[in-house]
Amino acid sequence: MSKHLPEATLRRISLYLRSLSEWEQEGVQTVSSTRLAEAAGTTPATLRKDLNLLGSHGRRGVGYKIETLRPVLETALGLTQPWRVAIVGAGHLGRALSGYAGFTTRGFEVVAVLDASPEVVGTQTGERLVEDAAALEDIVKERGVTLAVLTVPGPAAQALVDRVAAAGVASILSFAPVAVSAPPGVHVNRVDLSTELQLLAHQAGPGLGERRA
Amino acid sequence: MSKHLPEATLRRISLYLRSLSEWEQEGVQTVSSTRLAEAAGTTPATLRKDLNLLGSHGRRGVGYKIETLRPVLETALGLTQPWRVAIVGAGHLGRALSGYAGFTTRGFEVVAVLDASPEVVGTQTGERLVEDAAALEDIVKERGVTLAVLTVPGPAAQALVDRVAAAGVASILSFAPVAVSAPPGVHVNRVDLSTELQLLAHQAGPGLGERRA
DNA sequence: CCGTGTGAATAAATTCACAGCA
DNA sequence: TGCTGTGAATTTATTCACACGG
Repeated sequence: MSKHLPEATLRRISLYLRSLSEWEQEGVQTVSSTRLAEAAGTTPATLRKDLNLLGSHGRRGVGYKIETLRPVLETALGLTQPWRVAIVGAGHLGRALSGYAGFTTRGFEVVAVLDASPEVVGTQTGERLVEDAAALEDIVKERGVTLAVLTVPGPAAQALVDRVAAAGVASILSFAPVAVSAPPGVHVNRVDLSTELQLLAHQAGPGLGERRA
Repeated sequence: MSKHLPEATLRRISLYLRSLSEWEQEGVQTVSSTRLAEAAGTTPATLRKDLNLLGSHGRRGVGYKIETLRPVLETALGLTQPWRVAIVGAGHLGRALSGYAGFTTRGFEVVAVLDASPEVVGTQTGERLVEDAAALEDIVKERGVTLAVLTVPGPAAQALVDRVAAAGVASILSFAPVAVSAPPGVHVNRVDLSTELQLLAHQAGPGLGERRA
């Protein structure tokens, strides 16, 4: 159960979980691999392989019981304890994320929004006040921050990764468009909007990109 | 040259391109696979494999000449023509993206920001006015939109994918936390913030997630 | 010699196909 | 009969190791 799960599988588990939660609220009790796979944009075979890595929780001829499956997925993702999130960088993106419903949905709570610019510190964002990034280390300790989201300009990212990591945060999600390095044991994931756009540009066919009227 | 490039390779090419552009502006003329790989967070071997899929552009004992390599990567990504982007959904995230520097940087131009809510239509966001999503089809045609970015609530996403695709847009980047289907020939990529957070939650170690004071 | 180019080996992920249980 | 569980086959991606040119 504590085997190493492939990253591809984990990404899908996150999607499975979302569908399961929706259906559970609608009173659905059971799903088949076909239905759940479709909702997550994958194939039944892949789904069954994924779920089997977590043990056998389905019943042949019936499907999976949502009530028992959901906690298994949550445990696999490490959502058993709530995560305490600090958003560093209160620009457009940081503000957008601080109000992002997905945070509060399940297992994540924003406990601080920080910025280094004096003009921004003290302003309101969603339900929080923006605080001074100079107090980062103190805030991390006082509030038990376990996850940092960096929405800062590229040049500032590495220094903040260092500070955040030194303060004891082991999980970082960075939106800065630069590669950063982190000490051992600290996980940094990147979301790169440029890369996503460029990937689409390619998929539309290399050399294309315009439409003729 | 027009072979099908692996997605993993394309994502990395996007990163290579960013580093190359930076260095080119600093006057650097040549890079080795080691240096470029490090900047992109990968290994020299992988990088060389990637670049070889685009043909041989390096010189043994020297490295890669940035001036010749950059356009090769841009062509591979389909960045030869500018992309005309419509952002659909002027909530927090949509507004953040409309001001996102990465858009304007290379090959992407935001030509419209749309929203369905009367309260939002007409307001300013960055350098644009938010327009009525009801006019989506007209705007797509008039302005030659080639890429749509959806920052709308989950329940609205599928309908908008349908409309945008029907209007002739073949590339869609969706931030909505739902799987959507699209007609053949239309590419939909998703960025899912919840998934990214949950992935981090797992990496920190299943069952962890709190810190003891 | 340095650093690319590349075949071969390895590892990872997906798909297939079907046996087996409710 | 329906749908899961799973070994085997396949495809995809990464890593290794070294020959070769400048």
